[in-house]
Amino acid sequence: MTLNTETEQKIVASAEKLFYRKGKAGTSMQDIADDAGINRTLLNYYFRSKDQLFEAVFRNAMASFVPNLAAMLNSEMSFEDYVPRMIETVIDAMLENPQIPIFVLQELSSNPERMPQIIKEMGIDSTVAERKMKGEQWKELGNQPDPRQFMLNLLSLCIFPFAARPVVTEILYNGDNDAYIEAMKQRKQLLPLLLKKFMI
Amino acid sequence: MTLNTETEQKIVASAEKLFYRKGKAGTSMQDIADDAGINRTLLNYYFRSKDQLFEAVFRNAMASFVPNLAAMLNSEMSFEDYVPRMIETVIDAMLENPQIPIFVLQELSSNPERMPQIIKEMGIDSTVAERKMKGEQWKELGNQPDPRQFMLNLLSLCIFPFAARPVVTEILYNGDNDAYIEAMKQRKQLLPLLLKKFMI
DNA sequence: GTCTATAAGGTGATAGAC
DNA sequence: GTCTATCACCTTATAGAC
Repeated sequence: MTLNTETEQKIVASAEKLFYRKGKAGTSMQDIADDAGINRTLLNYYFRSKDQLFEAVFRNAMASFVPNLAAMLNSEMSFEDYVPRMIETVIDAMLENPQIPIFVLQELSSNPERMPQIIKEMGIDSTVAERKMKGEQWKELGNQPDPRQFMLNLLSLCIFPFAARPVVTEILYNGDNDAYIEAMKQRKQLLPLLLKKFMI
Repeated sequence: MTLNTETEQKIVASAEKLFYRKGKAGTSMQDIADDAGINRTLLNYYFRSKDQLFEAVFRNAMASFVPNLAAMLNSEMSFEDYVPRMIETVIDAMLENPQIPIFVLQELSSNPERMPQIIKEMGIDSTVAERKMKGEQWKELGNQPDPRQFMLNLLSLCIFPFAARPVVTEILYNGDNDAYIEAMKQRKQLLPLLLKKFMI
């Protein structure tokens, strides 16, 4: 997404903010225009329709973490390097934009029929992780868990605490946001240790 | 929520189905009436407003798993009994109604200010889990992890695979729904084993 | 309880002036 | 590029007949 004019940037910034929080149907073009401080018809001038504006935001959200994962998946690292770096990449991405996971999951949950095309476009190959786990660099760790369950555990442990942020902050950290953030940062060290135990 | 008439039941059933999938803003009263096969004004007759109908559905969704967890939390079981049963309870609840986690998380993410009141109403006490983990029944397991991180890991591993259902099914199981369900059932046995390793 | 008719307002989108 | 005016449509909600 190349953003030419200043107006265009303001539109996308406001659209992201509101779509992330209230979803597509919960956000009107007027809401976005008001937030950006511009006339509503300019949204149509730049993006032609609400659908196209939303699509731009959605693709942007996906693109903010998929390429990182893809690059990581295709590398030739051992478990010791691979898992910690992958976890750090994912958690850092979430720390920067905590609303993205729930936004993406909600959209894909509403429109699961979009999945096949998205996978195609993003160039995701699920068998990479599977082949990697059967590779030589991982053998030394001993017990080989089901690669899909392992992958699912890794993603669950990384992403869920952000998708459930308000609940986690309020229930486990008594509403203390700083304590929540600190706990998320600690997980960058904690999760590799735990996942390694899955292999033993 | 006591459902008196047949019409009332049809309304709630359709409202749940549509709110779960498309959210509050993405579902119109007309959509619900059409799905239930009744006149639209009857929704207002029975629930007065869209807000009140949504609230009924939302509280119902929360109530479908919170009491189970609360009862479990307050019991005096050892790790060996407690964790597996809690996992089974949560996963079984999700298997029965897979859309609830993303529905609830999206609503709370849109309106985090609702959290304090919800916690109060539901009678959730986060310190119960913490005290439990420091209790005698858990000591024998050796290393004591941070109770909050342990709780977060448990919930992540149980809930995320359902919140991310379309992604998981498509990417990890090539769109094979039966394989996905089978994997979720396996996790009832798998997760207790993994979580026990967190204590060693 | 269930319907029709209607109200008042918001929605996305476009035509056309500047 | 940016604005005003306007379009047809959809939204929630209610009044009143039966």
